[in-house]
Amino acid sequence: MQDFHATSMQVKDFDLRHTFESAQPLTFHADYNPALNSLIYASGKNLISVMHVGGTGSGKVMVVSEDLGFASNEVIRRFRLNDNMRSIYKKINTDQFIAESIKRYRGMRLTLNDPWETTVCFIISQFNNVKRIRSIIKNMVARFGEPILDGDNKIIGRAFPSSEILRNASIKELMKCGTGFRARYIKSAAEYCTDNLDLYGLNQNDYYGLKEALMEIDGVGDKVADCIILMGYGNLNAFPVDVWVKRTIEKVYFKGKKKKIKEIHKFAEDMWQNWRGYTQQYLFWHFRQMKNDERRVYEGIKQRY
DNA sequence: ACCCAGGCGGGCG
DNA sequence: CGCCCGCATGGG
Repeated sequence: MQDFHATSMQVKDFDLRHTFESAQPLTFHADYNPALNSLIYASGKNLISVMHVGGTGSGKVMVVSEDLGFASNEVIRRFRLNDNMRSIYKKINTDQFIAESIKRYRGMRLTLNDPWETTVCFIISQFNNVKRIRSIIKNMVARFGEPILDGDNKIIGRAFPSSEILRNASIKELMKCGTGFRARYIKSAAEYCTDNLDLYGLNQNDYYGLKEALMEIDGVGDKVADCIILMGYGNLNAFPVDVWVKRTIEKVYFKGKKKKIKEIHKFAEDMWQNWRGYTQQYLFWHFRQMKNDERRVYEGIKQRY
């Protein structure tokens, strides 16, 4: 056994379940226990357990880890617990559709993840589905991740594999994880991010700078770059436009009329300014969770502004 | 069996 | 540029 410690903190407007289920990088390989509403994940070489008790509006987050000083800061950072959701909801709640999403998924947070990990996760996400993304990422962690040991040298978890590790993996080994045609992107990105680009040296506040730099990575285009900027750097100016967000915007705000990606970016910027990253998460998840007949109700909704 | 999944790069007009 | 196509793989 390792020497674990526990602490707890009061949190407002937080819901671990919605956050976990809403398909973000952290949640692709963490172990979530719905009965306990708790999550175990690796942050570098540290294993952290988070449990959410009490309600969404006002509850408690319990943290268990070997290094509590590190872990409690990590949890606050990772789940963006310092975000004032009351104020963010006020900014992004421009209409009935978003109001409904906030009502259903109140407490769902954006997560802030390691930039490299986020890059790999979203390269894998392309032309793929969430279930398979989870399984591929888990396979990669199991096969390539550095083991985390307890006091008896027993493996109790694995870190997400670094770019150095993955650049030395063969395409064949990567394919065995189920990566498919994305294996060469991962390999190439691992080489590039080890030799030519320091992901940890980029300015998280410079949206356009980040986008330009990230799109130099093989396998990273407009949408994946925005995901990395949003969930790997925490820059809320990013508004990733995937097929779901595109459908949502077209259906809800343009009566189903087709719009170009550029037009959607412009629309999002005008509507939700520098909070649009949060809007994207609430639009995406609400629309994804709805059934088709329910989606029809939201065509051409009234906007407040 | 067939279809689709949080896109991207390359090739063509 | 803008548009179109193929792409590994497994679950519904």
